Amino acid sequence: MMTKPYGKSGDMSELVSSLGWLEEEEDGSSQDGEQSPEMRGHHGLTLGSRIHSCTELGSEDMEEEEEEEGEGEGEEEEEIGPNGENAPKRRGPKKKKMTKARQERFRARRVKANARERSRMHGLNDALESLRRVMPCYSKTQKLSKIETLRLARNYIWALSEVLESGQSPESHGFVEMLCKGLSQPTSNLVAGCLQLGPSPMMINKQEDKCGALGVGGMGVQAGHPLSYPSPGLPSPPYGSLEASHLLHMKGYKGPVYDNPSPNECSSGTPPYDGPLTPPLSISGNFALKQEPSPHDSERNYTPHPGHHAHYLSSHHYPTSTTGGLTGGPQGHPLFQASRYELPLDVAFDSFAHSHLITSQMGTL
DNA sequence: TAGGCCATCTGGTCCT
DNA sequence: AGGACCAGATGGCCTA
Repeated sequence: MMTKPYGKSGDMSELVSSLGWLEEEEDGSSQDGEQSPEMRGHHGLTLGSRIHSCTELGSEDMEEEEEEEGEGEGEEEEEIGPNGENAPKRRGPKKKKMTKARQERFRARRVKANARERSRMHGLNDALESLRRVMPCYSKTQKLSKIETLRLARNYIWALSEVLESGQSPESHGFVEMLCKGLSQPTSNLVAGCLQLGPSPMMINKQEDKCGALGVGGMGVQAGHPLSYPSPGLPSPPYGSLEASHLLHMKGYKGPVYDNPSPNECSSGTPPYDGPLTPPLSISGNFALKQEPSPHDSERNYTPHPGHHAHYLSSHHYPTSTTGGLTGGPQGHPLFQASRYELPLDVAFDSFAHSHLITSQMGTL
């Protein structure tokens, strides 16, 4: 649990009022003036940040604000600590006066910075959402948390690499174990459920949930899923639509049913992150992989969710003319395109592009 | 109600 | 100087 050294706003009021900020900030017109609904009432946030800034940072801007506080009254007053004790006089150059213009400049700068930061975080979240969509399990209503998304992505890349390097079947239990490595129990259950491992009632619900969300009966994969094969003519960027048409080539498949180990084998409890896994990624390595090439792989009616990773592998290893763009290397991958054209943050996507690069190379062997 | 997750604000730092 | 990125702080929402 995150520590909250300053407590809630109630406690903050006393502290801050002693510093003279309360009146200024509590009037609702403080902050950006464009505060989102969620942020209304976040006095504690503002106040806490101010406290933090004042007591620890003492940047020029904050000094200016402090200075402004004293404006109109007797300058050079001794600073009063939160508990009323006298703080030592500040050394260094005399603070500049916080004129109205400076105050407004500071405010405007802060407003702009806040907006940029919001936008940046939205971009980050968008990228994360796109990443969720290419995970082996995806649900609009049961979203993976950020950290779980990243862990699962790491595991996924790792597992796929393992498949490529060792020839391990993506339908094997080991593959699922790799996917679940370090994930929380709920996420492990979700993944296992997606792969039809020991479906518990909860998993069944999840499956139904996903199907419902997608509007594709019995389909487990997401439209637009880069792991599904992009149909020729489908728009690439912007990536991430959930059009069911992206799945047409997959319809009707009765996917392989996996063995039925307990999903608990994936992980027990909610293990803390167990450190870097250093997946055995290798581009130049040995890609010997036992598989039966089939030009119809992309048309095999794989059930996307029950093992749609198998579909991904089988289809991506053998690009065909029907696969639209994949023969062109990773650049044809919608994920890659998304990272190139649309997403401001593409680290995760690069990982997938990298993974696709491997599979593309497989196709050339 | 505690804990997990999230969005947001904020100041510092680095880079262009 | 200004923007991007980062990490700390905070309150809200949700769930077990």
